[in-house]
Amino acid sequence: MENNIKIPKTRNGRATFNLIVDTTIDLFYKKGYFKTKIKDITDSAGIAAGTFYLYFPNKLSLYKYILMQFQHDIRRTIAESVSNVKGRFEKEKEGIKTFIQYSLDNPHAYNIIWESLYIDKKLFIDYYDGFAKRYERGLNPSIKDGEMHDVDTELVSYILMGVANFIGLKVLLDLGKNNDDIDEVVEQVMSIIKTGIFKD
Amino acid sequence: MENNIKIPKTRNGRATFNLIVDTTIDLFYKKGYFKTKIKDITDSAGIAAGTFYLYFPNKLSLYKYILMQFQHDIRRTIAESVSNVKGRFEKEKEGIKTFIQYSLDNPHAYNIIWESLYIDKKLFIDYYDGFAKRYERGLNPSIKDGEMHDVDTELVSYILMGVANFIGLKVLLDLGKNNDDIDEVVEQVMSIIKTGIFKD
DNA sequence: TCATATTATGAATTACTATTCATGTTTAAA
DNA sequence: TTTAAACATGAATAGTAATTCATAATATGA
Repeated sequence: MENNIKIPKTRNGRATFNLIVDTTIDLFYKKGYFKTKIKDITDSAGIAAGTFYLYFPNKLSLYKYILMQFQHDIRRTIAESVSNVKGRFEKEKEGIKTFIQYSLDNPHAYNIIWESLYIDKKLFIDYYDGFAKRYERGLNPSIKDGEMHDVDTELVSYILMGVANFIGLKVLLDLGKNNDDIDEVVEQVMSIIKTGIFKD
Repeated sequence: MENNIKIPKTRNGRATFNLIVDTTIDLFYKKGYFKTKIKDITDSAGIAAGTFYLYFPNKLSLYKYILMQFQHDIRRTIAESVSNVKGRFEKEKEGIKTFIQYSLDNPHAYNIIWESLYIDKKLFIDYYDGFAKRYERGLNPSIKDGEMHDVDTELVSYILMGVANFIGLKVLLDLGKNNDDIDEVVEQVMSIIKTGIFKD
């Protein structure tokens, strides 16, 4: 299938391109990938149906583009936050916290990324497997140093993703309610990850 | 939209009904809800296209039926396993373990249930909110008794679902690899939930 | 064995959506 | 101010899939 995006060459073109992307993110979030029709996108963006095909050969290529944007964005966000912290282990904790915080701040992203499982399993696997491996690399030294329990790092990687997942879930369900105590939620989650649920 | 399922009245009718359901579960799991066409279902089941509409008015009603089946199944499974255990707190742990084990044993269910988020958000919310509340009821007394850290039980509920979620994810990605050490995985996960990841 | 309800068929119809393309407008550089 | 490239339009076309329905087979039980 055709997959190539046409990068616009003028200021106007770029504006239309970005309008399509932003509008689509909103629709994918609200209605999901499959229920979002090209017509919905062009109508919401206020452009003609044909204009869509000036930049994207089909819906899937646009989805992939959006997925990559999120991937870059979240990695950049984590890298930035971590760069301000001293100490390898502290960096690791900060990374986890930022990851969770990101899920909290960007339910759009969380929701759209997760749907890749139903759009193209390969996209999903690439996305999350990459993430898991990245965490594993960071966690292993912390165990060697005795800063962490001797847990299976692959499992922990997936647990962290599960936790971010649940956060996205919770934010989703809480939409409309009071969401002012975000820092508090992140703190609680970190504390649970740290010390566990049960006393021994 | 029409929503009523026609319950078959004869042995043959029931067989066809069940064939449709089982075939569909398999297809929803492999291809997802939206990519599964009615024609795919009837072809896979080896029945005529019209036969589908003898029992289900549309795909969504069938999906809802399947979702309910899973819901009942998992609740029954947990209730059963818990009934063999003495002590309220031990029961609670057994419930969590069974829940996780269930996700591990039934990636079909996990995958199909989760897709409800993209099919009809209301279905998703009802499903998981119900689960969260159920956990909360069980967890609160354990905190009062000092058997658990004083954590936000709503948060813990969602974490548990996130963890079950990640387990489903991991099983999904590992499909084809060696999955003999299932008990081992459940044990590890329980240990992490119990004592946390970091040492203090 | 007859009459009726139930189940099954699959071609035809209907509904919907993606995609194309002939035509027109805008932009920017020469 | 010309003109070629870029951008935009939306009606027309093409393709896919859901759903109906006239017809037929099968099962039940009186």
